Amino acid sequence: MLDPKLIRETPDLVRAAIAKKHLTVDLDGVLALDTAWRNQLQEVEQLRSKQKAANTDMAKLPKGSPEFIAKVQEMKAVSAQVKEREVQLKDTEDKWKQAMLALPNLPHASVPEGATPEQNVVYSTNGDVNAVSPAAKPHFDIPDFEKLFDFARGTKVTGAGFPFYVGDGARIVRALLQFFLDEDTKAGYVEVNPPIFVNAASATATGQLPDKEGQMYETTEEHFYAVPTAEVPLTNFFRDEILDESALPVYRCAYTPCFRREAGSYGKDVRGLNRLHQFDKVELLKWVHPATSYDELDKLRNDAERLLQKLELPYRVLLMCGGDIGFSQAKKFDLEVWAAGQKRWLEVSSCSNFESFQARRAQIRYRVKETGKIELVHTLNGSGLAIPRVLAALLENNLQADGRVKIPAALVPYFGKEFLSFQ
RNA sequence: GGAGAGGUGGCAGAGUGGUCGAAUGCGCGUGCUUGGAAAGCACGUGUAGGCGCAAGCCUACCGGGGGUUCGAAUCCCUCCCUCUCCGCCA
Repeated sequence: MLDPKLIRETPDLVRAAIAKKHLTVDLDGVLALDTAWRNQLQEVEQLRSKQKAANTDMAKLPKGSPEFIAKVQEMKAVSAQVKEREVQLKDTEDKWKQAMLALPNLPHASVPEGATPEQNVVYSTNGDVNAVSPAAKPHFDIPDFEKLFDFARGTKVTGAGFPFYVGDGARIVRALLQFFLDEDTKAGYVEVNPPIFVNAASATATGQLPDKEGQMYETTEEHFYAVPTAEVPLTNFFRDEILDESALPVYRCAYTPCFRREAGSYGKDVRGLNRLHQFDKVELLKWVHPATSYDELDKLRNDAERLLQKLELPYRVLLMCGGDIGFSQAKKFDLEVWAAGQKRWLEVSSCSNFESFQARRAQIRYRVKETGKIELVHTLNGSGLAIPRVLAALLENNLQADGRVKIPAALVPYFGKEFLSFQ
């Protein structure tokens, strides 16, 4: 959520910033609701003030006295008026809140202009895309691929996009998870194992609701949502809390399975491990002092990049343009790994600064030590990393002529052997 | 799942219709005191919104929502949560 004062005082700046995201928003409608809300609020508060004053007087009067009875009669009218105006106020307030929640975060000045993914800026390229195995081929075309990654049975048991990982397939997933968590912990992130269902309040706080309703799996009885990313439970850890300034920054990491309905993306990149309804991911999360959040974003990105470097996977970093940045983000980098078989880049991490957008929704604040004032923190998150696409690149880039896959040196201690075999 | 008891400020804990944003204690802050500390004493100590240049004023909040009433922390309904006992179960 944006600061209401910002919208009131500098609507043109807000308008221009939203335009950079290539979203259309009825800001005048929001402003009109804001004005109406404030007017109605003042009316109601005046009436309530009258009620309170009368209440104080009446407490001093004898119960059955003529003055008392007269006062009751007088205040009945005020009471009816308050009730009527309160209904009106609540209606306006609800509409205003909905409108506010539907406003996207504003992009940072350093975010490049652009409307489409093609206009994202290649921020850096790392590793040699030609240094991969000459035997590389799309992972889903590797002979006996389905022995380790059993999509057919996953479809039978659940549905498309829910594969079984078998034997070395399961083992490599576990090795990657353990490797990522260990590396992230070394980098200062405290490991957390969060709930993988969240309530609507949590999903709203991080911006999944109302923007991405329908992208999450929802339980019918409790109306819980299966987490699309560990970001949701992790960020909400401190919801409605006030942290000590000295506690900042807080670094956390968490592994969870992630569940995404991917409604509307049928037919796009769906082969093999490229896009799944359930996948494993380690997420990095930071709660930081506002003054440091862009430095923290660079550090966060470096932490994610280092994982790819240690896995010896060629990758590039994209600085996302205004139109592709996302609803809640102020600035976002995507890390894309080179998949030599498919000959394409696969997104394996998204590192974002949300500034105070999530913190305002979630009411995550800190007390300024010097002044005692309470301010919103900035939140950041990034994958560190998403498993299936890293795995896809690993399988493709490291595929040997004999059909085995060479395990990067850093991962061997975790995987327990130097080659993954499809036999 | 069944039965019962509860949810009040940072914590503990009063308050069962009116002068209650809420006693008291603890904690915390500032000052006095002291060689220094402790104790003691004094004062202060929630969050949010609106209005205002400001000082400040007003309003809301006693788990959430709704209701009764001139008036609700207090009465009623409903939901959520916690605790105890029983049942079931990794």
